[in-house]
Amino acid sequence: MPELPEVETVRRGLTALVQGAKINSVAVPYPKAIVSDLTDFQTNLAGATIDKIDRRGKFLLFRLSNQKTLVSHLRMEGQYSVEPVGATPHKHTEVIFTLDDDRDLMYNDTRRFGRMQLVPTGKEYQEVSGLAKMGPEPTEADLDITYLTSILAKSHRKIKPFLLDQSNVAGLGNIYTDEVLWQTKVHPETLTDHLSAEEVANLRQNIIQEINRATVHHGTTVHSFSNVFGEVGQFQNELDVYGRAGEPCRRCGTTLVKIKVAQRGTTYCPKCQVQK
DNA sequence: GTCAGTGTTTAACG
DNA sequence: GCGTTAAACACTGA
Repeated sequence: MPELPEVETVRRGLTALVQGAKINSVAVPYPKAIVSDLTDFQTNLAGATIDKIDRRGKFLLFRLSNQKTLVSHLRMEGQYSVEPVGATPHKHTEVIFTLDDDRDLMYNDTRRFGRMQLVPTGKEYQEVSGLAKMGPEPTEADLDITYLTSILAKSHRKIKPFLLDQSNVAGLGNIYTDEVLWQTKVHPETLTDHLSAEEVANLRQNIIQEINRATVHHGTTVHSFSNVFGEVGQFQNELDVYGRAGEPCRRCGTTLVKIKVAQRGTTYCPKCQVQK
């Protein structure tokens, strides 16, 4: 379900619905979803209040009143929803947080890839490997042009897997990477050290703008994504390449082509995006 | 029945 | 260490 704009959309919904709520108890129908010690997880969450919900890259960070942070990654299809207390769990409900105010916060995950863990607040960047290595957020303030130029130049790999690697830039996934490369007119298999200074500058701008636009549209729904309110995103209507293989390029009319790059389906325009 | 899939991690190999 | 490829995770839907 989620790349950064979708996770941010979920974060905002969760903030509106459960910030300030107190957790009474936690049931875990699918224990594999919990990476940290299960007993510790349940014991420490009981009685804690959700003070705030942060996001870093594609991770959600529930800040709790007891100096602990619940780190949650939705992977492909994780979803949160809020139901009246005692609501019948879904077939793929993995964790149920019963709140003090007669509501249940449910975590559902059809594909069962999502994971969560409880860590001491402040230690999340050491204890969660994905967070420890996380690159800068794709924002004007954090994604420094000098940094981006430097890591692109010293890397010797294809631009697509480079952008999917969260340690380089946080938050991009398969959809937005294809979109951004099309906008920048760069072939997905172009080697990172072959990009011109102008292309790097454009790439940076397009990354920042695309993530922003998608967030404003509440994310992209292509398979199952919905926010905490059960609403789908709107950005799927704005996509130029993802899911459009066989259709004409919106810039030049050439038929878009789909290939595999680093094991991921990749759609691009063979005329606009020529490999150098 | 087969295959692809919004993500990440790990192993094997050059 | 760097990079690539394949596989694994688990399940749904085309």
